[in-house]
Amino acid sequence: MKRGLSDICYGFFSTLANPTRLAILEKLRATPMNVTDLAASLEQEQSMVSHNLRTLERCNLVHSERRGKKKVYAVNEETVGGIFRVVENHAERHCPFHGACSELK
Amino acid sequence: MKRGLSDICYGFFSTLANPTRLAILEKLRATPMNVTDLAASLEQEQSMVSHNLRTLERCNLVHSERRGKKKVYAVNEETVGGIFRVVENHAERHCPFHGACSELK
DNA sequence: AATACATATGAAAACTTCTTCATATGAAGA
DNA sequence: TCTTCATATGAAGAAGTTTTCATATGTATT
Repeated sequence: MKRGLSDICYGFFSTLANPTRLAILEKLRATPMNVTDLAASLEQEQSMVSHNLRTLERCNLVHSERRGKKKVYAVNEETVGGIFRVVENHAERHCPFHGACSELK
Repeated sequence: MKRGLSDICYGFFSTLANPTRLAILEKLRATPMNVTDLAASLEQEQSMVSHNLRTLERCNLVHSERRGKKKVYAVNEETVGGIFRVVENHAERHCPFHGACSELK
């Protein structure tokens, strides 16, 4: 069963199309962290952050390493940085008022 | 009201996180087309394709030009190509079986 | 092996987004 | 201006995703 690039992209973009997960990526880009600290830092439930980290990890947008009791998550900077760079550049050119994509008609 | 990159990205990725819209981008990348032809080519309803084109256009991922009765849509290749390139590269490295992002645990 | 800290999971409710249907609007030629 | 081809739109049901709650599992220290 052959899959086009579109199919491959779908899971990838779905993973990124969520405010919580984007906030997680933003935090982790600055500092790798474990779930509990991340949850505190985002003021969200531990359980919710855990669910969303799983989604991100499944897609290899983050990876984790156990350190004793804690499990430290870090971003895959090559992909995440690369994609954010494209979006940033696009926004500069096309979304002067920031957020044009989500604006109502 | 300041918005982080995350906020800006959200609308953008939401727009891309849809199989119909990804299929539209794939078709339009190959050949610019009007709604009716696109709908026929995708075997989808004209109305549905139109709705989805609006979403893509709002985000400047495609743009349109009227030619008589028809309105021809084309992709913003700089952004779309750029982002697909990052995903393609990511998939090669991290999703050997294509579609790992969407796989169940 | 008991306790405390840390993380993960399943299932259902709450919420969002998509698709469809019916119809309206637009453009051009007779 | 009537007709035909082309495109857009609103609203509501259908489908999908996220969050929450309660609890289970994992890890290390005593």
